[in-house]
Amino acid sequence: MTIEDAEWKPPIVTVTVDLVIFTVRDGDLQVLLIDRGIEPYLGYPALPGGYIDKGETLEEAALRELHEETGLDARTLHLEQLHAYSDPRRDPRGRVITVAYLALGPDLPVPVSGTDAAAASWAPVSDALAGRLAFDHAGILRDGLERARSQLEHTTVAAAFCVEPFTISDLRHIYEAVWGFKLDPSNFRRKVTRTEGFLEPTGERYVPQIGRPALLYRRGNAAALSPPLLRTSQLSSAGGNAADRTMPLVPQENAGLAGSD
Amino acid sequence: MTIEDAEWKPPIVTVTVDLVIFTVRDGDLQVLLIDRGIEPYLGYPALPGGYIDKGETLEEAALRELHEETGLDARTLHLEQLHAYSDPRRDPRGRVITVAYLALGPDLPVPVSGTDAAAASWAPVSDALAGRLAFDHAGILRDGLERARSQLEHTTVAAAFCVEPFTISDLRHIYEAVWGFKLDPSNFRRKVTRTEGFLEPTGERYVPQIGRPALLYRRGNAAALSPPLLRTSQLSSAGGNAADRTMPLVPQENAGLAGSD
DNA sequence: TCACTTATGGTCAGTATGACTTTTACGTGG
DNA sequence: CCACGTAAAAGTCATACTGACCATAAGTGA
Repeated sequence: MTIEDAEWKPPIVTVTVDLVIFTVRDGDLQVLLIDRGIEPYLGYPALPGGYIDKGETLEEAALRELHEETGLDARTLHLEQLHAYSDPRRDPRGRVITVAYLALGPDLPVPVSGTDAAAASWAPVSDALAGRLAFDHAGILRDGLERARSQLEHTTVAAAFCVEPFTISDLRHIYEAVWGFKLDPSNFRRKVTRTEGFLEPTGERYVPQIGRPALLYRRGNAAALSPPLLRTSQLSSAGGNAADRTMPLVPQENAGLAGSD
Repeated sequence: MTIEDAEWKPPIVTVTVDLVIFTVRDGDLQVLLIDRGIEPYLGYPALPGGYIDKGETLEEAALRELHEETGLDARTLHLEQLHAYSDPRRDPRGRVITVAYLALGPDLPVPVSGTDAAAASWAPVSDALAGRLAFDHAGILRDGLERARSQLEHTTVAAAFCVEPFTISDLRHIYEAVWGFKLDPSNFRRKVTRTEGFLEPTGERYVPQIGRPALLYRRGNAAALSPPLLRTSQLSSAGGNAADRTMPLVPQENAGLAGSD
C-alpha cells in the first residue's frame, strides 16, 4: 500500500458481493439463483448479491444479502470467502469488482422471497451450468462448485448441509450429490465414524419405511479431516448397478495452482 | 448483483492490492517488506502494494506491483489470490478494501529498488511477525504464511522457490523453512521422487564440498500432490540432534473453516 | 414365515508412511 | 593409498488407511 503522491486520485471502483448458495435437495446439488429484473442481462438467471454498504465488511454484506434472499443467518450455515473477480469488462455499466462468497446450508423452507429477492429459486447446479448466467457468474459458480467439492475432502462442512439430527446415509448423500458419484456405504461409514469429532451420536434412531433403522447423529466439533477423504477414483456403484452412477456435474476440473482472475 | 434502484449511489470504495512475497534465503522463510514513507503508519514496515489502475484486473495490478518492487514477472514465480480484507477501519484515511496476493519465488538478485520501492527489503517472517506492521498487514502475512504452508502439502509449488536445476535437498530445505521443522531426508526423497511429474531428472549432478554428489532436477509438469504430503506430527530431527530442530514460526495456526474478514 | 431393503460390521490385500538402517560416492588429511 | 567424515541414495519393517468385497442385523410388508 504505497501512496506516493497525495494528489493522485485512485480510479473509481464499485464493489459488490455475490453469493454461491448451495444446498442439497431431492438428491442433487442445487444453487440459489435470481432472475434479473433489470438491464443488463435482463431476464437472465444470476447469483444473488449486492453492493456493500458504507461501514460494513464484505462478510457482513454477504450475510446481509444472504438474510435478505433466504432469511438465513450464519448460525444455520457455513459462509466463506471464495474469490474476487475483477475483469474490467465483467459489467458493461462500469468498473465493478465483486467478491464472491460460498454459502453451504441444509435444505430449508425454500427461499423466503425477501425484500428485493425478485424471483429467487433453487436450480440444480448441472442445469445452471448448462444454461447461460448473467455476467461472469457461470465462472463464479464453477469456482464455487470446485471449492465446495474440495472442502468436503478436507473438512467436516458436509454436515452443514444436513438438518440435525441426521443419519450417516444422509451425510453420504451430501457427498454423493456434491461430488457427483456414489460412495461405498461401508467404507464411508468407517471413515466418518472413526474421525474424532465429526459425528456426535444422539442415541436416537430413525426408523425408515423400508430397511434397517439408522442411528442419528449431530455435528461434532471437529473442523478438519485428517487424513482427508479424497475423491480420487471413487467409482464404486454401491449397488452393483452401473446405471445409477451419477455423472460428474462438470466435465473438466480446474486443478491448477494459480488463482485465476 | 441486484440493482433495484437506478438512482441509488453505491458507496465510494478504494481498492488496492497487497503482496505477500515469500522467498527462502539463508535457510529461512523471508518476506518482502517496504518502509512506509508517508502517513499513516509512517516508518512502519508494510507489505508492498498499490492501487489498481483503470482497466486492469486485480491480478494484473498484482503483477505490475510485483514487477515494480522486485523486477520479477509471472514466468519466474507463482502468484495466487489470497483474500480480500475489508474492515471499514483498516485504513484511517477511508474506505479501502485490499485484495492480497501470495507470491512465491526463488531467492533472486535481491529486491531491485524499482520506481516507488522506497526501501524494500527481505525480512525473516518470524521477525516480521514479532514486530509491528502497518495496517492489518500482520494478519495478512499470517494468512499468507498459512496458505503457503498448506500449498506445500497439496501442490508442487515448493519447486517455485528453487532455482533450476536443484537437488532434492534444496527442495527439502524449502519445506523445512516454510513449515519450520526438519523432515526425514530419506522419506522425503521417496515421496517426491515417486510423485509422477514433480521432479524431472536432468542427468547432471551437483558435487558439493563435502558429501556424496546429488542428482539435479528440474520442475516437472504436475501441479497437484496426491496423496498430499501432510505436515502432521513431522517431528523428526533428521540427525539425532534435537537442538537443530527449528521451532514453528507462528505458535497458533488458524485451522478454521470459515473465511475471516 | 419369507422376501426385500438398508444399516452396520468384518475381512483382506494393496498402498503410503514414519522410524530406522545400510550402502554409496565424494573430498580430505594422514 | 587408505581411513575418515559427510551427505546422498537405497532398503527394511511395522503400522495406518483405503478400496473392494462379504456377512450379518433389523426393520417392513406379503
